[in-house]
Amino acid sequence: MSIGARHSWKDVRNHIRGQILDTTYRPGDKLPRDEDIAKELDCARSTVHRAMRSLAEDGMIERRRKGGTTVNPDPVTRTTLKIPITKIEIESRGHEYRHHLIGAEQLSATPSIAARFGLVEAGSFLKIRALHLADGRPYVFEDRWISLDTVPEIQDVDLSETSANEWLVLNRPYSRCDVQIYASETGEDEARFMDAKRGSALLVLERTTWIDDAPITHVRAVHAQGYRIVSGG
Amino acid sequence: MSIGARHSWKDVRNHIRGQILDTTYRPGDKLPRDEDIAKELDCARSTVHRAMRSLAEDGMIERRRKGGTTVNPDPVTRTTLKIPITKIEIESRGHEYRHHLIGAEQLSATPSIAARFGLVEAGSFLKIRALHLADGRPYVFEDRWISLDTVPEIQDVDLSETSANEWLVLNRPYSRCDVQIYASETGEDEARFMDAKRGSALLVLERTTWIDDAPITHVRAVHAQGYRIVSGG
DNA sequence: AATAGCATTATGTAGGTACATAAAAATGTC
DNA sequence: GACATTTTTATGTACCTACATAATGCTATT
Repeated sequence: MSIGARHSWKDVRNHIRGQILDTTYRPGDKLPRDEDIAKELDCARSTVHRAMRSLAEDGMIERRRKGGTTVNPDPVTRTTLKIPITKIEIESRGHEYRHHLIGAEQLSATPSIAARFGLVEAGSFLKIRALHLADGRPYVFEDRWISLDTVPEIQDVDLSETSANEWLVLNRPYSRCDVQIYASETGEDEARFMDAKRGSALLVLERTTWIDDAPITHVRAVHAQGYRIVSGG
Repeated sequence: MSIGARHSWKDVRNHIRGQILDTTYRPGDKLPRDEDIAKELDCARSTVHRAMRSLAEDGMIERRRKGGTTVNPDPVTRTTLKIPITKIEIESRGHEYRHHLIGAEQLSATPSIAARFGLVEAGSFLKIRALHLADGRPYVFEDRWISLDTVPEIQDVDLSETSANEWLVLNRPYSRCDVQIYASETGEDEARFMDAKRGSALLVLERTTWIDDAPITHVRAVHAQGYRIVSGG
């Protein structure tokens, strides 16, 4: 196994992963201590530690102080989704991007929106409805709430010119983001704005973002028919 | 800024992240070298390195040897989805799990399935249709292809007893996984097996897994109406 | 001016030491 | 036995040194 001088943490990771994949260690089994693995593979403990952290991040193993390392007993498929700015997504597919502001009004948060943000009292929000178009065809219909307490500057932005999506992402990075994905039948609004016939299935992506517990924005983005989220793991 | 003895890599990460969030450094900007940051914050370069790797994994910065570190110029929302084994998901919600095998047959891969796996020639596959039930109600309808070349043992498994989903995940960990998510109108099969009225919107999750380029399985999992994927980032 | 080759440099990795921390295991107390 | 307390121990962090690696950018050569 260990030939000469190849003590790369990636080798160690592959070695351990191999043992899990070939069922030397099965889900729920306990792995040896880092130190023993290091001794066996003739490398430093820090190298094993690096490899183990990588496997733990992949969800393949679980580590607990003193408790040691175990092969994850309930394996989950972990996948990282990248959700780009709509404008960039459209343009990178070679389409012409356009954006249309349908309406904006100042409101206080509804109880359900406040709950989504985890707010005890409803703050002041800017509620926006907008449409993103690819080559003139509806691509995403968004329904957005922006916290005016956290992001007052948004009132000075011409949202018919720059999409709130783009402005926020470039000017107000978030520290936390919740995502929900579900399928929805075309409702009245979507049918009207998206040229979708009522009853067709649309993919909805809801995102809520905060900066240090302060709410930034909540969006419900309804995607055009046929849209797919793709993650190449 | 640097008070006494708190040189934790998490502090360093938060410090840098803070500077990005408050636009001290903007998308596209170059950050100082690790060594200079270390000197400024009075900690070791390895500590800065650890913090930077964390930020890079979050997609907040990009690092290149010799090129240095830059704030990611095209910000994307990154979120990690965890897709559990259906049985565990159902049971963890306090429902009773049941599983029903609708049919199984040995086939060679269709061109589209072969393409999904990146196969040049269609191999031999076991095609399964099955239903997962929560408290007796349809929860997920799955359409699955399992490679008999890679996983011949599946033929000895009683798939009316153990779901393929569960058996595979416990016995055949994968090294690569592709995921696609989309909304679909209820088709004939789904209407029949899932008690969904035709035309309602269902969430579909397709997964394809390999072990070292060898195909394991491809599933199209149609989820019951109202199903949501939730990721708490 | 173009190009091939080389020096420079910022990040990446490996190794080692010391200490921190959390949690299991052992022990003591009632 | 039940519960609180201490000990033990495996992982986690911090720091340092040395070297590897990959780009960049400079230099020499044509």
